[in-house]
Amino acid sequence: MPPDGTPTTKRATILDVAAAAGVSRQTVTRAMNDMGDINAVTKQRVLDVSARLGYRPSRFARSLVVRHKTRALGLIVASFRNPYFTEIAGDMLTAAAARGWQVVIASSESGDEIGALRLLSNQVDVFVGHIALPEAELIEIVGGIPVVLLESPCTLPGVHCVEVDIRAGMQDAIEQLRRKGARTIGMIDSGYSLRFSSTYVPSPRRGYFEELAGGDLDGAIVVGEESMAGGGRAFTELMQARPDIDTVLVFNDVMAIGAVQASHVLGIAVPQQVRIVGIDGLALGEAVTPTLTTLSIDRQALVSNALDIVDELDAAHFAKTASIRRVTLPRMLWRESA
Amino acid sequence: MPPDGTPTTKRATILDVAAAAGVSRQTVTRAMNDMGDINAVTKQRVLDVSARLGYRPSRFARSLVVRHKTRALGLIVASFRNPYFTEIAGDMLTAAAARGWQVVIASSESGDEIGALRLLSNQVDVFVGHIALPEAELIEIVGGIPVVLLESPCTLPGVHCVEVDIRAGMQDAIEQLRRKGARTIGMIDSGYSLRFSSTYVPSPRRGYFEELAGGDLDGAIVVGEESMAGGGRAFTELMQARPDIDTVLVFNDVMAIGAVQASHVLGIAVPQQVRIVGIDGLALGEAVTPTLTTLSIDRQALVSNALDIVDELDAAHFAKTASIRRVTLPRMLWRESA
DNA sequence: CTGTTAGCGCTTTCAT
DNA sequence: ATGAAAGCGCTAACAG
Repeated sequence: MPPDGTPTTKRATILDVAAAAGVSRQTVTRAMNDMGDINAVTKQRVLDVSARLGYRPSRFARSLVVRHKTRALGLIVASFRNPYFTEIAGDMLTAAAARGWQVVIASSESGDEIGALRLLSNQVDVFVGHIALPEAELIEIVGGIPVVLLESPCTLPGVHCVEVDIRAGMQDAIEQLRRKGARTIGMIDSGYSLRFSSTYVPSPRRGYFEELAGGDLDGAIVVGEESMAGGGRAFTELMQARPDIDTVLVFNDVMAIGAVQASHVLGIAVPQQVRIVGIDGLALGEAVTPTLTTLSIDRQALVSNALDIVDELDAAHFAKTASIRRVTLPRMLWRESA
Repeated sequence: MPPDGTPTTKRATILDVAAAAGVSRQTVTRAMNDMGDINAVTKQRVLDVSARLGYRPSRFARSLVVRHKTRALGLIVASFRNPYFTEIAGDMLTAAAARGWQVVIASSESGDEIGALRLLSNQVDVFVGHIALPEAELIEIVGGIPVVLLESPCTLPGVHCVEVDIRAGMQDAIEQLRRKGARTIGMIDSGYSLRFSSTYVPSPRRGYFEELAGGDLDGAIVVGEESMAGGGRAFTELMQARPDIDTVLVFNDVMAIGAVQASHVLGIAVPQQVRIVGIDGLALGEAVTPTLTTLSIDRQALVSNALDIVDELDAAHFAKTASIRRVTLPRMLWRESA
């Protein structure tokens, strides 16, 4: 018996059960899988022995021999703290199951995106998700397993993507806001990158804003932590730096909700004094007062496009092929805050 | 060639690559797995051939031979629309990964809880999650795989649980509310069961309320859909039926947030006219005005208790053992709504 | 450096 | 109704 607390018994195999029950391994298989062609008494005896030994068939051995019926999809969820991502995960789970896929979910939230990918890379047939890594590095890590990126561009073979044309959406949003009287527009960006290193990497959304907003952008962009509270703090900061701003575009809905909350504290009337617009289209936007106007991303379309690509790859046995690209368009969801 | 659209090629195996590259299978393994002891030129040739053939090592065969290093946990998530459950999923993913578990997530949301369990039952070593099925039926379905129930009692061998003593929490809540002046308390229950059948099954929380609340309960309990909007409608209904109520206990935070929203529309001052109290302790409760007072459940404790049980089961090779039970206590989180 | 020999634990033939 | 043989596709251990 080992000195430490590890169990003394090894996991029972089908052979152990067969021996203990005095039958062949096939008989054990028959009993375990309700297969018929087996005497009821024998079956019961086998079942008893198997229970006594705590026998559980190895899922690996079974999968190996039962012709690749289970196709597995590795879903990388950016965050479990933002409903936007969990709703996508939920939709993906439902839709993937309907198409006969088993989904293994991993989160890149802990920061160990690489570890998660590497771990799963010999457990799944394909990856799907919001992955921040550069394509080349990604390919390296997953070791040739195809990847379908969500909301990210793709160029290299083996990496495919469903893009969302946020730039077009923001252009549309800004135009409509101007038509409604917006004069000076500011932005709150996510300081997501700051969680993993000390250098802030401006988001593409900020890039589009700088390109499209026009006007004096000095001090009009503030970076905040990607949370409700972070959005609130950023809004406060922005209003102090640029009291002349009458419209604020926020990186995402969660942060925008925080901004709306902060507006109460600051005594700023929304949308009369300042308009607030989020990005994502969360149902949660209905929870705040006033309800949140937002540039809504169609999650269902995102998911079904991604799974279309996955099925296409599956048909090709996941051989490495040139990038498959799909693009979807966000659209404004006007509620009360703008 | 087959008449339908199925691919004509079968998935390439290591032997195909070996033959095409003119080497042994072992050399292919070495190339694919970066193992050293291989000529750089040979390696490159193998890699090229493998890419050309679209070869992907079978994860089943590999797992079979690489000694059961991966232990898999099947997490059943009740809903991806309620942050309470997704936060637990996130915590579980992080904590399980830290303990060397791989997590496969399935949702019981679609209503096909049974299908999900059955599908995963030969893919995982243990189940954890919010599962509504009766224990006996559950055991039947999972075919002997141990289960750790979250927030549910357990009695049968093979089924274990981490309970949350909601009754004690509600008792405490009601006492404190009375001390703060609550006279007439009403409740909003979840009509969750209505989604799957036409019969409403009162939740245990309702049972505790009826037992503990006291006073005239006629019309003081309303059933609503388990969503923000549902909570809002239920609150409206409750206020119409029983305008004398000064305190409302809500089934969960999501519904309670809806109730707070509805109070604005109804012109009811919270907490001055009516106090609103949720259950769960979501960060989201900070998003509404006034912020939501709630009976908070410690998710971290729930998760770590569950994983303790899982590790214990693992040490016993998942043999069927008597129920292991843990109990945690919720506690009041006083914010502004009560 | 490369190839050969053994399995991993299970389910499928196919006999008996 | 049961058992014997034959792999599934891969990697570990040992040869050469």
